[in-house]
Amino acid sequence: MTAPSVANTLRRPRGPRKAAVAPEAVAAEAGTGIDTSYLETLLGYNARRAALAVITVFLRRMAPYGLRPVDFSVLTLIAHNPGITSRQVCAALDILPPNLVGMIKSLDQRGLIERRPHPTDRRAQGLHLSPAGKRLQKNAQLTATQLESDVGSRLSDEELDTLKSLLRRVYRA
Amino acid sequence: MTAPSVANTLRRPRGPRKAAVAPEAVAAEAGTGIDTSYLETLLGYNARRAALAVITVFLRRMAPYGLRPVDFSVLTLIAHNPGITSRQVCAALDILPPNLVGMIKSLDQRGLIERRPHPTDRRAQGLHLSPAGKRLQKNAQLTATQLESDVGSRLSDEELDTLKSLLRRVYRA
DNA sequence: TATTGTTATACTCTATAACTATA
DNA sequence: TATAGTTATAGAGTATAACAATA
Repeated sequence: MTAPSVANTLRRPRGPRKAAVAPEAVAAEAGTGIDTSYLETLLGYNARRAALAVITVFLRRMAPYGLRPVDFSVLTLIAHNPGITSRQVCAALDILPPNLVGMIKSLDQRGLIERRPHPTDRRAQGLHLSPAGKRLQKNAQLTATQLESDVGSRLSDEELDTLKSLLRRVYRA
Repeated sequence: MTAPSVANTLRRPRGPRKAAVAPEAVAAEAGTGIDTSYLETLLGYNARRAALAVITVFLRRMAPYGLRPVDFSVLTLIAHNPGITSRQVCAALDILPPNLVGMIKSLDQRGLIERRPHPTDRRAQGLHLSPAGKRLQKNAQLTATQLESDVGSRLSDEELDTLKSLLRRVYRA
């Protein structure tokens, strides 16, 4: 009874892949003998593969902080928007409120965030980073920024900017 | 006891987003008052957003065919590699064998594919499209190809090629 | 009447172990 | 001993409904 999820249609690539081809090219795959060339002409396929490649590195690098990508996003959003409410976090990160509850609770129990009464709305809570949370988020953000140059190691800074710019033009409504 | 999944860290965007910024730019978000500018400087964030934007359109366009992205990928792989085995499909699409079983069974029950004895290995099965499967896959592939120009409507053909080329350089090992 | 945070819950996707039959 | 396909099942992620407190 539920609309098909989009999220889980993106999975981590594991197998080897073959060389780049022009969009209309039809070529046989070398390593495994399986022809995947058509899929490689699709923007969605390439964007998904690239996103998962970056996220795989992200996962590994963030493991020492005990942060999943979504945790890093929540912490970063709170860091840059002190006093933000759960509802606003949900809207910004496209998380459903029931699914954020556990994450907030976990971050709270780890002593990384504090929930304070909202100044004007007694239903809501203002989210803030604790001193420990600030330190962790700062280091994690440094790691995330550093990750940029590592992931796009074959890309120049200019190419990386071009790539991100083109990507934004794809997803911007 | 399981390595953290990567797939579900990618979710469908729902809320509005703000204007593009240079990688180091720090700007306040306009619409909701929430600053998400830092996240927008990350390649992973932009790639994820773009991938999900494309997949969202993909889902809608493929709904008439009753195909999820993974179903389309499986059908397309079989179309371009008649006689491919389940194991090879798993390797090419990064699907775990137990999770492919249900998909293959479903496509078989829908009369879209046929499982024939493998010519040299009696453990394996060769996967083939039925006539109905060929028709469906052909139409679905046309839709997928058409989707390219629609999604990248603001991008020229050259920009689209550049984008896909840069993406491949990111995820290629 | 609408919204915030929350609980409960169901569905989907992803992952591991283990079995069978063949190689 | 290893591999192809399969079953069963556990875990993570994602979704909806509904509630109390407050706007």
